[in-house]
Amino acid sequence: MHKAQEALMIDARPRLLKAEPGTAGLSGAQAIYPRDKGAGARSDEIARVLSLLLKHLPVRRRLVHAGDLIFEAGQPFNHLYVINSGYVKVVNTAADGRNQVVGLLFRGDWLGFDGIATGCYGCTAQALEIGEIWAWRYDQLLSAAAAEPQLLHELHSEMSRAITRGRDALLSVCTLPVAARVAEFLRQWAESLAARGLRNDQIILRMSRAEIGNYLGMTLESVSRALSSLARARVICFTEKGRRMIQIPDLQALNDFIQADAQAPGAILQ
Amino acid sequence: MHKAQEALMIDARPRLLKAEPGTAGLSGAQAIYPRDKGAGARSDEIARVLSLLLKHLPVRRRLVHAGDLIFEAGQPFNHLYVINSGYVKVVNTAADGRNQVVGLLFRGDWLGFDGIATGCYGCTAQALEIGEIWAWRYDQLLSAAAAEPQLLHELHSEMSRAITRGRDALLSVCTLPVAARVAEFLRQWAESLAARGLRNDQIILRMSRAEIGNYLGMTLESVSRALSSLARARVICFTEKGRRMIQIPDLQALNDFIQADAQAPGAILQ
DNA sequence: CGTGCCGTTGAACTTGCTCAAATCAGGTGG
DNA sequence: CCACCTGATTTGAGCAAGTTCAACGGCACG
Repeated sequence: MHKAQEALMIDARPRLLKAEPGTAGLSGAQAIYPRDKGAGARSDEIARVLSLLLKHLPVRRRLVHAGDLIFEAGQPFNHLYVINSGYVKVVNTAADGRNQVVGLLFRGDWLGFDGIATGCYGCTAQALEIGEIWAWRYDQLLSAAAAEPQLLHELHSEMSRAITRGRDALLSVCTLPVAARVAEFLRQWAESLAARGLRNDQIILRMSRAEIGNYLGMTLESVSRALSSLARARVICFTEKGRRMIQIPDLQALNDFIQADAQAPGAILQ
Repeated sequence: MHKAQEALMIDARPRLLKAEPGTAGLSGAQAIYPRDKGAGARSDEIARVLSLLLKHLPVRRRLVHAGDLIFEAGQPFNHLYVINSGYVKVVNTAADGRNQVVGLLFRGDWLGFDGIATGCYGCTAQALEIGEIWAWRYDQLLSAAAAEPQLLHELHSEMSRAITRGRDALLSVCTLPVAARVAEFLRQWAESLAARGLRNDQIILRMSRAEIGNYLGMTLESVSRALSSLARARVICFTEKGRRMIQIPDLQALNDFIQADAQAPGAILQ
């Protein structure tokens, strides 16, 4: 099972979208959505942290296109990065060449923590969409954080979140059947969009089925079949244009699907 | 596949072993081994970090027995913990009750980072062996770290390592067949022992097959079959007493086994 | 108007799971 | 000290989920 799946390097020509520094960008959705109860809380927090950083430290901004590498495994670690717009995949590689997408990150998420302990990045970070990445020198960040407790706490919170995300990914991969895992993947993506104040009833996957499959520990065929099956169950819809835009008419239905599919085996709890 | 597997709570009566604060303890091996080239480097580093912490902050020590919980998911976060001796599993639980062992930690490893962002621990940490856990208040740690850059950097290094460990676990689960995953699990354990200056040619698993299977995303039967198959291939040996003590006569043979088993599918790289 | 890549779908196959039975280790109580 | 009970482990047989292999259609690009 779960045979190694290729995470092909992307170099698709991106549609031409201008990234607006300081705005939410276009990560997987076209427009900003009116905030519902609390959906914008995280969005506000992200904006607050970014301006806190800008207030204390010089930033290096970089515009990236789909396929651009932000850093590669093995490069010396000097900077931490924060996604201002666009989104990014993180790929982990074993000594023998097996590789695995281990993270999918959006606006406000940090990159590069894995380099702190060893002095070299342990993974490769690649943009999946046009966007803007902000970079800070780790040593400068440390100095500023030592003087500004709020900044230090934010830094730690982000590392904490990174740990939690990794653990949740492992939980999904190990305990859910393929269809539920694909559904869970869509749910998490939609949740990420909502948390950032973006519309979350549709998602533009700028990843191939192979990349999604690699991330979820299954083959591209399984991803395709799972998506077809979700569409057949009317839990998602494909738009007339292409099979990479997915509409989620009812998020609760998606949740119900996950629950139902996860129950299938006799999950003896406790 | 990879159906949810039960991580039963242990309450086995531990053998009576006195944990000696400041020594390496007995995690999975009986005696300290003469250090080979660099094997003790991490061990020295752990000792250095622990004394750095002791120098700057009041510690709360707690003796734990097999089965004791160090903290539970949902409890308010106030402390970070460091394992001084013994070892510990970390269990993540989904809203619907699926649970998953997401980490196995040894002397010098930290616990509780996942609570920083949310203010509550996200996982449950349970001792698997008698040992001693040291605790520091997070707020005190922050204050001390702000004044002592070395301490701050060590804290960040440990969080960084936690992130890397999680990613490596995901890589294993997603890209290796069951037998290789069990072998990789043993290899990592042996490596952890060696890094701490302990003998690493034998391992005492104080986890049931079910717990190991849960950690590795497979059933207990698969763990048992994989271990039998490793023993048949003479890559490991069971000692006359019980099937929880495993000897690894040749670590390289274990590595070769993993490589060979991982190659089985046509792993198209790049 | 090819060529190449991506996605979908079907059919055969394989791995690992489920279910079941037998063995073994350890602890308990007589 | 021994019989017994309980839970862990092993092993086998059958099955099912998901993979592999293969064919086909669509779309973008040159």
